[in-house]
Amino acid sequence: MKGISHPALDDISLENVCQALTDPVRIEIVGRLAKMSEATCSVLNAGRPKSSMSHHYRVLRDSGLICTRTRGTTHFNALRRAELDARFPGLLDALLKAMAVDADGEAKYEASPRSSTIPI
Amino acid sequence: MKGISHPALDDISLENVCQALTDPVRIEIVGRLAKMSEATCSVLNAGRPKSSMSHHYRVLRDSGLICTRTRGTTHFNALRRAELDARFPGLLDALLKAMAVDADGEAKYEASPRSSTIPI
DNA sequence: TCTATTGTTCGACTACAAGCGTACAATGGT
DNA sequence: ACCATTGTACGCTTGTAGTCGAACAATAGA
Repeated sequence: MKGISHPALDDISLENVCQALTDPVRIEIVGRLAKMSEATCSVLNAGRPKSSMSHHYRVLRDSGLICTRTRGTTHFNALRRAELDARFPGLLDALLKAMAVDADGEAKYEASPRSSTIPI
Repeated sequence: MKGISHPALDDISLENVCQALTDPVRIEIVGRLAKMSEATCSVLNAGRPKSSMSHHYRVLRDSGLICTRTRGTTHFNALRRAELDARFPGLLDALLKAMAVDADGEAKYEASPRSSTIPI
């Protein structure tokens, strides 16, 4: 594990933040981090290939959305809440709320076995 | 000019909204619409090729960020403020504020002749 | 109806991003 | 020192997005 670098506050751009949230996998990571405050990569990987996930962490780091603390060989990821809020006030909160809304909408189609469990 | 369709509220996804704001040209369009409430394509084109811009309007429309009213052969574009706020409360405002912040940051390097006009 | 204007659609090219296997690096434990 | 674990870096393939010229569609006006 070589250089894990994070952009400075002023180098965080809206364009990059949006770019980072373009992918459902990364949206999921951010959404989960919002509830866990800190999590290792392996916890978030959910069985997906390491190299793919490592790519997503990098995109999220480069965008300024998350920071990674290294402890031994394991990496702890967390949202850069306070910093992001300093740079773009209110944005992260609005994004997190939007993620919750969006997840609700999709849940209607995936879960909710009601229609099949109540035949007559 | 054929079918100009807009997604329903529930079909607007955070992923698509972010995707739409991935491009600086589209960020600029949204930022300008925030101040103008309505504008024709030709006004926003700023001399760029029509076909390229038409593509950007389509992405913005499909994402749910803007709607297009057709009047004769000219198209009037506007932000879907109220609807977006109903779907993702606070998100659009936060995004618009973020655009302003981001634009400021870049302006420091492009405009602002102060450092060169106040030598001593 | 003929023409100018306003945008969209199509097609081709280019650039970038995702996915993933493999190799590598860094650390902890024995 | 050796090995297992954790994650990154590299290289490749594939898919998708941006760019733009050229052709087309729709409308207003003469």
